[in-house]
Amino acid sequence: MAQLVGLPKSIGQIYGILFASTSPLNLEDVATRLDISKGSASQGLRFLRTNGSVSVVQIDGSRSEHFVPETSLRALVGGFLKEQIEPHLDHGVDRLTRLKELAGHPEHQDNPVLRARIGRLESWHKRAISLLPFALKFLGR
Amino acid sequence: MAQLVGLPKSIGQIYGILFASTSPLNLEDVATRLDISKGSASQGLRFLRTNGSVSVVQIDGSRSEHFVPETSLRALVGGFLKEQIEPHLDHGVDRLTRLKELAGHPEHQDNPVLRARIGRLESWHKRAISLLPFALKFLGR
DNA sequence: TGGTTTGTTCATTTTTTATTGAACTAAATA
DNA sequence: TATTTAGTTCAATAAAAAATGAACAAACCA
Repeated sequence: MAQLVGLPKSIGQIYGILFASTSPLNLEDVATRLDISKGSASQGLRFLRTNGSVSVVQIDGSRSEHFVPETSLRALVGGFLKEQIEPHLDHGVDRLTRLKELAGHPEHQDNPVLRARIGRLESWHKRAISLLPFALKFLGR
Repeated sequence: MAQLVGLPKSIGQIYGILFASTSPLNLEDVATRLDISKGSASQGLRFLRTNGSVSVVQIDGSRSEHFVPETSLRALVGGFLKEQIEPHLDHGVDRLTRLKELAGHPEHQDNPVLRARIGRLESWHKRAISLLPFALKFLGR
């Protein structure tokens, strides 16, 4: 699943080892079991934490942070949508505006193909914007 | 958009140059305008062609193949879903079956966490399977 | 037939990306 | 306060991925 959306393999492995573990693991557990460096584990876990794919839990009597995987689609896919898709959509508003200005200039002669293509971009953009909240809703609470 | 789903930059560039062109381009046009090798253009165009993101058109009086971008979401997203997602979902059936067998073996002691996690996998899988045709439908004809 | 155009293939090279590990900070413990 | 433990950072390195370009094939043409 991770590689599908262009994430490094180690990210998928870290999530996987947490998912397959019956108890929360700390950074060192993860590094040891996957045979990767602490640095790599630290970076990977931070990524997973900051997009809500794993959470930190407190284990009594232990000083280290322990991690558990989020298993709701909402947390997993929602985080991805919010972080990776939403910014693009927001930015897209300005870019479309600018594009329409450019296409309106005389040297482009109101070319019908360009006009249609920009219309396409707008249609994609609108659909994505309107679909996002619906998708989040569908993913459940 | 390409990089979002883990595709190489050049794939996005090729689609982009076709999208921004008012007339169909051939392989050499693409290579020249993007300043990439013919080999790279050939590979990129093949990829885009085989997943239905660009089509070939005949230009009268020219021997070379000319390309135009597909601009329907159906062609673009649908191709991605069919090629990248569907095979995973199909394969998932067998993997889930095998996983359940393994978890049932005595040495795993019917561990409730493992049981719940596998249940999660099944739930994701079912949702994805049932969502796919709906998504394709939504994308329009 | 031989030459030209168009496009492909794939071993090599280049570029990009991810991983490592040593140096570091901060907090807890003794 | 000194020492251990936990975790981070980031420059250097290793690994993976993509691009190149020369050699090739196939179709067309003269």
